Amino acid sequence: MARSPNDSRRPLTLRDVSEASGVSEMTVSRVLRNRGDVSEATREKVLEAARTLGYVPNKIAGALASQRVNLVGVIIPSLSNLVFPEVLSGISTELEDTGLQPVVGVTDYSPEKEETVLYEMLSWRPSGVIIAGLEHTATARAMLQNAGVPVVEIMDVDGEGVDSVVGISHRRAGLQMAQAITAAGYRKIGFLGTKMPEDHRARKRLEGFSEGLAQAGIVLHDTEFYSGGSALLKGREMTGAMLTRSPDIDFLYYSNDMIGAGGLLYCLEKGFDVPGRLGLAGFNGVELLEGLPRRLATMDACRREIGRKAAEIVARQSGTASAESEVVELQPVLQFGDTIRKP
Amino acid sequence: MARSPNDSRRPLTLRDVSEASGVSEMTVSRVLRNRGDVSEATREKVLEAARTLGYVPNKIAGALASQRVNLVGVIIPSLSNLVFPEVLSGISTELEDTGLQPVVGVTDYSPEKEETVLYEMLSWRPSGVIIAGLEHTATARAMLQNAGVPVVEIMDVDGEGVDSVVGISHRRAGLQMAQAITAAGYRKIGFLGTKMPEDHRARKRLEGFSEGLAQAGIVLHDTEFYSGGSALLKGREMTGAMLTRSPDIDFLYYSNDMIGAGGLLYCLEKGFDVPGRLGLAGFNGVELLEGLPRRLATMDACRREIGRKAAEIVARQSGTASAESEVVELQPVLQFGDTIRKP
DNA sequence: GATCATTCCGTTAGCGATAACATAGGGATG
DNA sequence: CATCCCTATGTTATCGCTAACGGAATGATC
Repeated sequence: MARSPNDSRRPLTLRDVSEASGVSEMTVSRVLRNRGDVSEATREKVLEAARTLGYVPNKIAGALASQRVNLVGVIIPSLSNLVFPEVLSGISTELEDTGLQPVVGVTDYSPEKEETVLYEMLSWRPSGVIIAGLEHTATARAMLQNAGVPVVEIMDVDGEGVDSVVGISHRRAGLQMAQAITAAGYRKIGFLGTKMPEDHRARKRLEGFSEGLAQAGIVLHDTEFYSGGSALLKGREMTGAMLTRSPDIDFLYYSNDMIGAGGLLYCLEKGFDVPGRLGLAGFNGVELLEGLPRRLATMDACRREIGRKAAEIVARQSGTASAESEVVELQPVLQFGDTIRKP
Repeated sequence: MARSPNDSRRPLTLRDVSEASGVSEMTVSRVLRNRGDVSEATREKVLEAARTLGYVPNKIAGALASQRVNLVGVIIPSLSNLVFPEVLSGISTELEDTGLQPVVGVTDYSPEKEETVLYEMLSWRPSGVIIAGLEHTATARAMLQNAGVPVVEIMDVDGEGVDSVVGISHRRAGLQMAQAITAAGYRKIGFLGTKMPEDHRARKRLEGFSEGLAQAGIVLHDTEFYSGGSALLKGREMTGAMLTRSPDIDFLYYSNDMIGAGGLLYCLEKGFDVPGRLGLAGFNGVELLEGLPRRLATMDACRREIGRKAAEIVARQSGTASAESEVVELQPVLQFGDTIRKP
């Protein structure tokens, strides 16, 4: 059976409903949008007609006529990172009853693709844009600036935003972790993370981390980087590699929880004394960690909260002609778990 | 600094570019869409003008005029399930150079929300719809039927589709797993999974599984269901609960890999003999499993492939007035891993 | 019963782009 | 040099809907 646009071949329009119910198109439009005064009797008649015809309004035409689009563009690097779906979930929740709807674009961590995706989004004239990170191509920045709608850059506050910004300081997060680690007496410290030509937040964490170590007169002992593949497996492999290369290391700082979890599993299997002989910490505070044999030390990145707050700003500002930019810095909380020894 | 739509307050239109470059709007439109003959000289002039103005075309107007929208609606139950981002990734890849773009809607496993999301999507008149599952409300089915565009229902082939269908048979998957398990000599078998008022695919797997057991004269020994929370943790907890309640059980079949992984970690910690005394299996074949201490038996759900194929069908059929419905059944492969003993 | 406010619904004019057709210039052709 | 034919551009008429205004009933008010 082939598709049939309601028997005839022509898609339904307001006019069809109007004719079927014996009132003007305008009145139908009013009924369907719940706007303006319409008598209960005609309202019923129109709804009835729309329902039996199976009419679905054409938002394209509606948006063009009203100069209003109930969409919010959300641009993120990836969907498989676990972190971003959570941010999205925060956004959706907050937008739920504002009449706004998120539309997602994925950049795969590529600045060029980000530019393309942004262009594509803006061409639909959304009511606002939420975009991950503060680093964009010059063109992308210009587009954001000229978009004429609220823009919220999320995840990161270490840098200059175009309009509003909601996130945490990754530098400070790294620094804080370094302080906790050195306070706990660890001295030979290794870092494991993604190759970071484009992962600016991981880079900033590492910078902050190094700075924190420096405060205690310590220099990073060893580093290991990966890209692609199963993060859990990579964590395992990298940990093995690093401990083989530098057996005297006493702490491993992972740039995300997934590879941290892999490392933890590896260490437990090998029977290392965690956290006595070897401490471990990750980053993000993902739910996954709760099921591990031991709770990995980590830092909550406030993902849902970032989503909520960003969405709230967009919802509040959209509609207003122009509004003040806001900068919201959230405070991630260090969770010691069971993989950092108590000082 | 507040947002400024390119200095003035009025958003740019084709007319602005037209005036800036001294040609008609039509010619500008032609240049920007690479359509029709335009001399190299004017093409340059127009592009230059568009670039310096920072013009972004208005797709709303374009879509209305051309009756064409380069969007494909993709409706899935969740983004945090790991499975769906992978399907999406398959879709994106396949759509990459067709000029089509996926737009995602999430239903949270609620049929009502599915209906709403679908309505919303259709009101943008997409070129096609890809939707997870075969079970929809009557209204939703009607909308799909009348949409007048290609519809592909994905993930599942056990049932009647509206138009095209791409997926695997979950009944058969369950059945096949049951056969493998009984062939390996396991007899007292437990099932652990989500509460499934709405998870039809998990339900079908369980049905097929029970049927497979019945073929060997076996009845499911015990079951345990959960909802919400960290799947890894739940897997752990449910496994503990079941083994306490039914200590003589010798196989645990999990409805997804994540809870399976939790169960596996639990069993290893407790020092159970896996797969000798106790066998384990999950479902999906997620990448995560590669990093576990032992490879969990599972069945690949062909997620990327489903996405690709569905997108391919939509891409091929969109534009055509009406086309034949296709049904594609993919074959999941049983991966024994290290948690089923060799027969 | 004239005036006026309400309530309800219709009319008109776009929104910003594109499809389809029209047309102005050259060459080429005989 | 008249005709035809391209190529490169402009004109006109929508696309389906909504904003803004208009106006006919109805009832209230003095």
